[in-house]
Amino acid sequence: MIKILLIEDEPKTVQSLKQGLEENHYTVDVAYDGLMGKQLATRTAYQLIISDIIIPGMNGLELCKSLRAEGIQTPILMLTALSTTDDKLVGFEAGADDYLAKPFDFKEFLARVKALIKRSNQTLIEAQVLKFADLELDLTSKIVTRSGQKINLTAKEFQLMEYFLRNQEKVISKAEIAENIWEVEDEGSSNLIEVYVNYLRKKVDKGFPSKLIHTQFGMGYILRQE
Amino acid sequence: MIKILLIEDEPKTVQSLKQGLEENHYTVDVAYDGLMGKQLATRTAYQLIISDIIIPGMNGLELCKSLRAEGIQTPILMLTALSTTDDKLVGFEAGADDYLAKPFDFKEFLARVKALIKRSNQTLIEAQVLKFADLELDLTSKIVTRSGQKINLTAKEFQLMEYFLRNQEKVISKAEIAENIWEVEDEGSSNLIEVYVNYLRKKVDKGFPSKLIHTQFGMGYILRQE
DNA sequence: ACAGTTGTGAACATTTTGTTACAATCGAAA
DNA sequence: TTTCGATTGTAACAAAATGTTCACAACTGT
Repeated sequence: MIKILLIEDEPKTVQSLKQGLEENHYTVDVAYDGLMGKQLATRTAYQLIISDIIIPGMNGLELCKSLRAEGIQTPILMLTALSTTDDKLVGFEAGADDYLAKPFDFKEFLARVKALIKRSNQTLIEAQVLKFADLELDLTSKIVTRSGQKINLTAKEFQLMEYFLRNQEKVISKAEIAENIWEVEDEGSSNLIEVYVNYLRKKVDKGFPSKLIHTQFGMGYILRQE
Repeated sequence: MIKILLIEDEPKTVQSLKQGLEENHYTVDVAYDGLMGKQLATRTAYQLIISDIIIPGMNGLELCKSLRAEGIQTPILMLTALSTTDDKLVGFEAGADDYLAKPFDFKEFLARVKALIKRSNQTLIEAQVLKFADLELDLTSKIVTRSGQKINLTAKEFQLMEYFLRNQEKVISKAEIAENIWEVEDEGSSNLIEVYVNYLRKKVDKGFPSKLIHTQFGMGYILRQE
């Protein structure tokens, strides 16, 4: 069963989209305002969230941002009457995965819904605790341990460690780290990333018999057991 | 480095999109017809393929379908002057991930490019492994093994080995290698390529009962079992 | 104003990449 | 089959790129 959350207040739109989606064998929950939308989105595991930008209680973009901030990665399709490029850009920046301007053809809408769900099916479900070897990283309490021993990480260090954990056994380039942790494109001239990797090594690897963080010269870093 | 393949024959469009993408730190390869597009797409690992629907030699949709048929899951963004809903539907059905009608605003184009790449970064957790005989090359962890035995390659060596694997059983000329691995046209007066092939042989072939890298005198090299 | 965190720059170490010189090999012509 | 020029292979080396570490400056929230 594929569950979709539709956040929209205009009854006519709700009616036609819900019906159309259900005819295509999707299960549709409807929220009529931002607050309700957020509650549903955080409490239920949806495969897709479809949200109008203009909804009562909260702007659809705000909703989108706040869901992303909470770590919810469900694909989001934004709907709106606004159709200038700038509007769309804001949508994408807020973390939306696609953007459709009203009025639209239902068939196109359905195609985009399908495409988004197809893609997200390939992604994995979120865990609360990330593990690698004897290293554990609890995302909710932000507690990190190695062999049961507690390790104190700063916010940035935690972010970086989390990124490593999410990409274990995979070489991560500095460009990738710069983009995902520091949200910059060009990583500049400083050696910030090296410095932070160094911090992590001191806290996570130093004193332990096996090292987890390895340098792949000219490629990046990788989390791997020796 | 994020590599994008742009398949488009109209010089003006190519020029502006390529430049715009490069300004945003993407590496762009251009194919001017369907055949070239397909070759590049199958030989190189791109993060995204952008294709016009109307291109010489092959319909963009056909190309899309045939790439999917070969198991290539790279996100595809279709561009076109046709903008009826039915056209878009056909695009999605062919396996495209997004669809943009010309004329479009570059900013929106860029936003969609980013969204597709971001999404696929999360999706491609599954290991991608190139194999030839008992040689295996893991593209994500950058681990290379022969008969299960680990081989350490430097970044350039890995690139070259990857290129061999992607063109197995085909003779690869030095000009081709120079262009694809060193991104130069004339390969200069040095014998850099011979040197690197030599490095690879030492690490990959030496000590193993059968050699995989063979010289085709006057033509180039080929990956082949004896 | 302070302690902890985050970011910068510079010196230094390491590894890779590219160059060169020369040896070995190939294949065509004598 | 032998010879010879062109091509390819190898090793040593130089140059460049990349990575590590340290000291310290800037920022942040209390």
